[in-house]
Amino acid sequence: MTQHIHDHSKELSPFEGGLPSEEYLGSLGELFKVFGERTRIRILYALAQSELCVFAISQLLDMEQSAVSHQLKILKNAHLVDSRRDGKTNVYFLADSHVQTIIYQGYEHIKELKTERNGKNDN
Amino acid sequence: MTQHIHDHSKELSPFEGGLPSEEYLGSLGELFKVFGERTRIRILYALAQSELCVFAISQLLDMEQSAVSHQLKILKNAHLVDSRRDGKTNVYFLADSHVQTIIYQGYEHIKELKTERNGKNDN
DNA sequence: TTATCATATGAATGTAAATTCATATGAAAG
DNA sequence: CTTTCATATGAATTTACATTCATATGATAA
Repeated sequence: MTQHIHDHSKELSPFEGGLPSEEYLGSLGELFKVFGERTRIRILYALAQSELCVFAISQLLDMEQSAVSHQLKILKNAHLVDSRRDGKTNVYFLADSHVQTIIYQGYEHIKELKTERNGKNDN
Repeated sequence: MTQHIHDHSKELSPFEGGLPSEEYLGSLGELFKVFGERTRIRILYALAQSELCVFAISQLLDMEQSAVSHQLKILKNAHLVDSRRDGKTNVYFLADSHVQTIIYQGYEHIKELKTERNGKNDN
């Protein structure tokens, strides 16, 4: 077992009561987890363009209807999408504008990272 | 196999060339995936308060040093944190201000969702 | 240069979660 | 009511990925 002689008391002092907001960190992690999956983010991006029924989504993503339905359920539980009946089909759409905002923020982050990295070495 | 008589041509027409920006969606998904994990977001939150060495982080999160190192590597590859030598220790810190911005955006989203849901039924 | 401290890392393991498969459900048309 | 279409869902399977374990590496101190 590695021993640590180095004094960490000063480094750790701001956190003496443990990490703050564990519950908040949990919710935040859950939210980003929903975004952080290829299939789901493709669905969200598609729905950002236009509301779509399940079959249309599965065509668009070239995926099985079942897999899409499962992911739509996760998105719906996270209140990122909602749905309504339209005749025989269920039409899905983004639940609110936060989704676009967050996607846009992420996009800006990536763009800036790329810009900043121009001319730098990448380790 | 289910047949689909319903006409989807109008629904799908905005996407005739497939989903746009597949590469961009990939980067975006990668970014959110890094955020969407409990250990990593706790590390980011800790580093948002103060730069820390690996041992301090593992103490703070009550996790093995090895597990923390593995996650730090992922965070570093995503350019969310960076590190420098300080004597015997490696000190980690947030790579730039985007990290705080994104965490803050996520927090706002969660807060508003909770507010909006007050008095509504949750399915 | 040898020993020790702090961290990193490859491989094995464990765990969570996405996809598939088979089938259930529910609305609508006949 | 029966059939068909569109979607949903439970269970099995597969895949991805976090953690652990054992050990390597690299810097510093003696």
